[in-house]
Amino acid sequence: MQLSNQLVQWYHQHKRDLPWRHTTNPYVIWLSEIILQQTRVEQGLPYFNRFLEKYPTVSDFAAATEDEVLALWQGLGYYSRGRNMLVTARLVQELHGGVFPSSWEQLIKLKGIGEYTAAAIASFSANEAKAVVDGNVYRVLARYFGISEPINSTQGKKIFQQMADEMLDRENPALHNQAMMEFGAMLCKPKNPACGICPVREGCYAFKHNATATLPVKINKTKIRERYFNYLLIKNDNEILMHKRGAGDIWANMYELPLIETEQLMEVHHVLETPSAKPFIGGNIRIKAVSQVYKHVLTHQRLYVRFIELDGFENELEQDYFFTEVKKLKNLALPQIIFIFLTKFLN
DNA sequence: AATACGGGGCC
DNA sequence: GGCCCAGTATT
Repeated sequence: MQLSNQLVQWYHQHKRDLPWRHTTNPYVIWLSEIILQQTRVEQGLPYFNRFLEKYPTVSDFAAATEDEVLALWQGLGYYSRGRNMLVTARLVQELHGGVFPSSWEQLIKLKGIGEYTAAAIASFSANEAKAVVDGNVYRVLARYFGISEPINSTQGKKIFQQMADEMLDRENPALHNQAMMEFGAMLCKPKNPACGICPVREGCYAFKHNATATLPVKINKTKIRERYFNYLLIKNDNEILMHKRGAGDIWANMYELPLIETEQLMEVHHVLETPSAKPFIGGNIRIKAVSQVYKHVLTHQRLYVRFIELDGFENELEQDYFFTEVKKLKNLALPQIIFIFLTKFLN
């Protein structure tokens, strides 16, 4: 029996009951697929429910503000997904009158939808014969067929996409795609795959050659940059000074405390003597408290983050700085490190 | 072709 | 500490 059929059979018996598997509404599928990009099901699930409740249709989504979407996205990471969703929702509202497209060709034109997501939405919502290739599919194919071509090389991506296309069950693309991914996520896991109970191990290269630990192959280790963030806590009664970040760096368009970034870890009073601290010092400013240094790890950056509480601020506010009531902070999309600290500090 | 972009879970 | 997760956009 073909691998595809075996996995579909396995899928029927072992699939998880996930909300987006009960619909063929392309808008709902889209919501789930964007949220699940580079994100585990367990982490994305509550976000999916919140988004669907707040924006039941793409027209509702299109009417949202970016602040609102980002605040709802808070904590999920890769925030460009949220920003791109709003762009796409508005485009669908304008171009398609609020009818979310379900063909691969229309989908691929939309912001935030790449080859994988277009194939997922098209197959799940309209049963279009497009094979999905995500991290799960790479792993299953590499192990089963013993492909050592790197999955993230240009050549490798082409090979795997081609293999996936060839083995696609063209009668049942939606089922086939779901089965491939679910199998990869639940059984053919990155670490400790459950080969002991695997229904296709007899035909599996990696099982036969004891190579599950070395397949798939991936190149390009990410380089990590270290940064030093000194955040200023400036609070008057029930208001706190906040800053809206711009584009071109992490956390684009999100909200943070006034930030002084330094080249290295230095004493607090030296931090306050740097030129970028100028807008916040002077007058009767004094240091009230200093937090520990938190290490916050991102994909390409290691942040060393410290919070400096100041007293006696009386300067003019520059562009993108504003005081906000503490009670209204929940309306602002905060990076996780800011959210965690403020939650602790303000309670 | 390489790099940027979050946060969390697992080993 | 390193790897990976229902990847995409940008350089």
